Amino acid sequence: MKTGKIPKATITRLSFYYRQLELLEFDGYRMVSSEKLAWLCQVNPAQVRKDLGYFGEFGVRGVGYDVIDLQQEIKKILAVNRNWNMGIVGIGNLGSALLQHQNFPTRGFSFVAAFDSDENKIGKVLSSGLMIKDIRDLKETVKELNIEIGVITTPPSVAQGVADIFSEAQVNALLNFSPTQIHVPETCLVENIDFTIKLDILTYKLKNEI
Amino acid sequence: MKTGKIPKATITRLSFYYRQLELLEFDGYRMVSSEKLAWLCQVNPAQVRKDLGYFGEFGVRGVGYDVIDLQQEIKKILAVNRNWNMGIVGIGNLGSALLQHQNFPTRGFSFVAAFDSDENKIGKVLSSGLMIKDIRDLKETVKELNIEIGVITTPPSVAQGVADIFSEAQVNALLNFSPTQIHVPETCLVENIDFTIKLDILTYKLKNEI
DNA sequence: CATTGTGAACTCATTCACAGCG
DNA sequence: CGCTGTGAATGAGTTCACAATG
Repeated sequence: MKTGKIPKATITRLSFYYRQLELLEFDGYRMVSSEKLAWLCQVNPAQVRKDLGYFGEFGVRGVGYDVIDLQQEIKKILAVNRNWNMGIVGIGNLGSALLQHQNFPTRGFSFVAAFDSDENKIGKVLSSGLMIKDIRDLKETVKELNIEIGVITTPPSVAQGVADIFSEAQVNALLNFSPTQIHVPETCLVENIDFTIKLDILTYKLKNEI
Repeated sequence: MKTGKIPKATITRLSFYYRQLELLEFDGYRMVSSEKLAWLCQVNPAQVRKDLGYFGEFGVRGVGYDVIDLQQEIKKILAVNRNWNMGIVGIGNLGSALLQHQNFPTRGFSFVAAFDSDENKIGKVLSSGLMIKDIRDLKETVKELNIEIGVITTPPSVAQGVADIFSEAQVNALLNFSPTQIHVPETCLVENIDFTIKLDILTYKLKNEI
């Protein structure tokens, strides 16, 4: 395993590989070649081998990769071989939808706290059993429940403020759904999920590529 | 304007530039330099100029860019200087949340139809006033209402099927929220919004960069 | 002998540096 | 004079091609 710089795109692809491996296991496959895995993920076979090569030698020459073993290896690389506690701020339509999303718990991502600043929402109990807390209790709750990932589903105007609160509470990984750039200290990681940017890309391509 | 190949990332950045220009206009700015715009978007100033340079000469040397004019130019480039009709399939928590999302209509993206296959949902009227239609009526509705963008918020197991239906109905731009790779003909564009992949990236970085 | 693992070649994207111009 | 526009230089990421090997 060499520790050269690893492209960001490699991490994204590992996540794809993992999903296809789950499906392959479900379909009864024991082994898979880089060619087959690449085809399923719509990438180049050499890309698959290179991506995996950054982290170790997981294959058997002349045979391929063990479907189950490789899943475990990728889980270790992505650090998803354990549970992660998440806190979410902004319990509107989107926030509520995420709290009920089936995909997170099955992958080891658990919402353990929900926050809002709206007096009418605070104290309400969600269908998941979680009670909406006051945003002012965030710092305390983070410590108490060991929250490591913060999810922001507020209106854009308050997203930066929420990010600051998370950051101050030592939550160093944020998933930001609000359509605004948030600025955080070096030590804090942010991933943005931005619906309208994706729509802009679609309309651009519709206009130009067709 | 040269028509060389334009990086995908350039389109994403144009969308960012546009947002910052809106804010600059709101704050009363008439002109902006590539340096300032770059700083706001956290990119290199030369990047801003090169990105814009793919599409024309929008600036004034020695001065900068007109905040309002540049907005219009970018809207033209991204083809968001008009309305786009969208249809959504899968009216669960996420689908409902998107239908009520404020950000889409203000940017010219309108949901004009909502579909599901669940008998209990079909016929219900949403708070937006839209009635949930039977997925079997999709093709007809697409024609009738001129739907150009399809949004998929179904469980992964049926996402491919929905994509096929859209594709068959000549909807050639899809926004896919289900965590699965969908395969479509060459003529059809797909953008994926995948929450768990973003979480995987966060956990990877948390483990490795801290 | 089929397939991995990987240096080298290549392609694509970003940044530099400065000429061009209002 | 200051900032844009852009060719040239650099850097990053992908693909090729083949040696290594179970």
